[in-house]
Amino acid sequence: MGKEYLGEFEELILLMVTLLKEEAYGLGICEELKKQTGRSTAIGAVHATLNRLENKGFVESYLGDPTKERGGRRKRLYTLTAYGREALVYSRDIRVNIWTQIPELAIKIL
Amino acid sequence: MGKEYLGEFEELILLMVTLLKEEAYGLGICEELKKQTGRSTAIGAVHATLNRLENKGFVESYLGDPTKERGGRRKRLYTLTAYGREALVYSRDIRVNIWTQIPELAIKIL
DNA sequence: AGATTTTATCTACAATGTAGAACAAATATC
DNA sequence: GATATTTGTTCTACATTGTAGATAAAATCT
Repeated sequence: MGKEYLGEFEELILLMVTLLKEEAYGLGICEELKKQTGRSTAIGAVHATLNRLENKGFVESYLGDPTKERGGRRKRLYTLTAYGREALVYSRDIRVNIWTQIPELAIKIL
Repeated sequence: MGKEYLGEFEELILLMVTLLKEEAYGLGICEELKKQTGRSTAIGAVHATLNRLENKGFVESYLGDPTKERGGRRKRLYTLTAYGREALVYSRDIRVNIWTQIPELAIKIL
């Protein structure tokens, strides 16, 4: 693990990218975030965060092909890198480990 | 739940306060954080964050009595408020719920 | 009283969180 | 084939959090 930590929002965005797999792009992520957390965010916030995540090597992106749907600009699709996955696992492990020591927050693990 | 989210570091500090119970004060939290996460932070960072958490109502503080140990200034002791506990539980639930949908991150829960 | 210890407070700056406006690239329609 | 419409990204700016170091304050020891 590097010395870099994921910010709160960064982590959420990274989780949405992971969840959406092949369909992870700005607007879609924004909607999924709303669906998963109830949290409304401006699209600009999502893109700014995606850029930062890419600069730090947590995700990679490429331009998708135009879809047949109606019109509109091409999507920029994001995928998790190995480093990104590592960061998510690391963050999860730290939390689970701490929660375990706090009865009120502990999760029963098999 | 309010509209406020815990930042990444804020959440960690709040967890340390919860963990340390009656012995939660700046330096101690700093050490516990190191112990729990391996992360070294300047004491100023911890205090700044504690102040913000207090302003937002996640913790409360009071000055402790002088200890007999050697000398030194009195500790400012922090305790979690009901609102703080709520925020921790909320944050945990959101994450666990998302992880569950990602095979690679899922935790087996009883 | 002065030295030493423990700890908090203050001040600043960097990184992350957040929003909205401007812009670009598709398709549809006439 | 020009223009309206749709979908989506990029740009710019500012607020909030993250982070550090220096300074100051209270306590005990000698």
